Amino acid sequence: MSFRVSIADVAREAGVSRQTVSRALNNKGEISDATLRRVQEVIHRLDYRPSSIARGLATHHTGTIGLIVPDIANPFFADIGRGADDAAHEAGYSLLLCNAVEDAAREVDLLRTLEQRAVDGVVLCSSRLPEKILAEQVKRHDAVVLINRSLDGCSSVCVDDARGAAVVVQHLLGLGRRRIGLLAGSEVSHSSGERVRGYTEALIAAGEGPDPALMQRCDSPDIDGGYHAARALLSARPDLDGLICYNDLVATGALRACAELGRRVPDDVAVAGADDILLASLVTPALTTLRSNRQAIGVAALRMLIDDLQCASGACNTLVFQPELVVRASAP
Amino acid sequence: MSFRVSIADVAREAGVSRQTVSRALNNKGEISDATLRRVQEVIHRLDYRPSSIARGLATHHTGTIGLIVPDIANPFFADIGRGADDAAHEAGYSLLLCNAVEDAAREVDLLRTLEQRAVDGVVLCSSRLPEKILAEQVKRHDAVVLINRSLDGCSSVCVDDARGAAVVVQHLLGLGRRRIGLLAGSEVSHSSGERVRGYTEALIAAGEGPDPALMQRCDSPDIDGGYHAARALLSARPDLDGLICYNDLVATGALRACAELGRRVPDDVAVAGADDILLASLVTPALTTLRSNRQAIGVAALRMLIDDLQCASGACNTLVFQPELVVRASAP
DNA sequence: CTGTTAGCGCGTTCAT
DNA sequence: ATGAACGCGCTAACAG
Repeated sequence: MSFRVSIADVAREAGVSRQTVSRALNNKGEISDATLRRVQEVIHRLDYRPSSIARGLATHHTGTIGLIVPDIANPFFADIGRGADDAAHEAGYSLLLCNAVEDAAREVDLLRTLEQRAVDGVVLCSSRLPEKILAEQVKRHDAVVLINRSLDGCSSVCVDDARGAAVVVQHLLGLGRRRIGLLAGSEVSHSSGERVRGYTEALIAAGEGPDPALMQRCDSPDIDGGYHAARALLSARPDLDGLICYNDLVATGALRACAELGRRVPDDVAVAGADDILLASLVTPALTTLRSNRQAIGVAALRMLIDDLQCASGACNTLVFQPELVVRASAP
Repeated sequence: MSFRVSIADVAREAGVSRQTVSRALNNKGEISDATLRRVQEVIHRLDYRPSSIARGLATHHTGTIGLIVPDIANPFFADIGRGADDAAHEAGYSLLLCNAVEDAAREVDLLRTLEQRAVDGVVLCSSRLPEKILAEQVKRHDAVVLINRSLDGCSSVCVDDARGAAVVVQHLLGLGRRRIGLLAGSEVSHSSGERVRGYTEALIAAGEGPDPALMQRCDSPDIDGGYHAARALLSARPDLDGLICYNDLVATGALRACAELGRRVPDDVAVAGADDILLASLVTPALTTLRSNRQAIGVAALRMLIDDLQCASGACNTLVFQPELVVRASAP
């Protein structure tokens, strides 16, 4: 790599002081039009670009934002990452990507690393951390936005999973289903907990006391996990006529279990998924599911973070996205 | 945020000079065991972490690597990103994620931004840049590893797309198919070009002169693009008995087109995809496809970059991954 | 409006 | 084995 051109080179070439170059760089006014143009010409000619690290050391702002997700290979988080990157780029920030690999210790480690790297702020996605530790780590950063988790004194962007589950329950009730089962996700998953709550409350509100035996937890939130959980639940409860699944992969596994057990979908059992991944419209029967605009969530989180950064009011906002029911053949 | 503890605080607390703390930090020897332990104790007690930016300014190393992908929301690149992040974390590096959004100008801009941020190296995935511009930008960085593209004097990790396509052709020939069509991807896509080459050469090698009329380009590399391209090709060439698709989404679209046109798969037309995405095994019939371990590609690229960084020999390596044929019902 | 003087927090000479 | 002085490239606070 060739030698970098520094602010001193520009200053010398333009016959001004380094400070004047700095002013031209940052449009702080306090500079005459003539010199401004002259300096800009030299900057352009020398193809000078200020060093972000030097600037960072001087200003304590790095123009960098940390994004922690459980797993970027999971389409759910990849979409959020895409939205966040778009919004960051638009605002002149760069994104430091971190996979927490579903591990709490790793997550703390990443938070510390980001602190060490002096990121301006952090977007933390679906944190698995206990409240106390989370609060402690959040305090170490200038600004944090949580996605799908809430915390006192911290901004957050959430999907209304409880409401989403309730909407699905109501849809199935509207189809005349009365024995509605739930295939839940991990116990430590915030969204799974919320969906369980929405499901339960919606059943109570409808006068259908929820039956704990109608709920089954998946070992893993994927096709296999859904298949096994559905088999277990369908065998234990042959009277089941509706099944709400933690996500579309789980629902796909449930479809397979139904087929094997000779339960027709949707005639015998109406099945619903969540997330509306690509797969949802391609399996047979196509899945009724909940759609949330994940890219928009990423964009919103990043914009909110930048707002927090600029206001520095310490105020915290909460934005809630409502998932949208997508009706397909599995629960028409 | 509380005030950061700096190296000076540690030095004062430990009753030594800042330099001694620095030595303790970097294990450069030249320090007695006693003071080393004492300083380490203070570091631990004060929970001191050296500032990456200050260190970066002094050393010109940031411990940061830039990763440019066309689109992180595309599972293909998300998997590579996941692998790269794992390998980076393991080696103590952080990843600066950038989406080029399939735009050459944006890609150049990102390369410049990464330079400004003084990343130690760059992994550039499926660059769309013309050779000359690419070479120019690559020179500005200390180390660059290209994925799915090659360039003189630059390390690269590639999937052998030509060979992969050839393997599929041979498989279909082995099934007795003689009129084998190709649904190609974008003209500017390196991998699509390679697959066209492999397809053509394999047919020539088998004595089946390739027929240009058997090749159809997709407007977009997704289900819709595949559907329309397949409809056009199947209508124009009713004698087609094999169809090789740019990727699994295209193949899925082709399956739909076959169904609509009353062509049975695989009896009338054997269909093959590429990438082995989750969907491939779930559509009906399940897709014969090519699998490449994308996460491994990401890991390999990052390790290669770090090697280049440490050797600084200027030597460049090339690693080629062979895709693996996965045989399913669409071309058994 | 412009230039001068000081740091930002660390590593790297050199002395000691 | 330890410490003092300097510089990385830039911005902030002051002077003129």
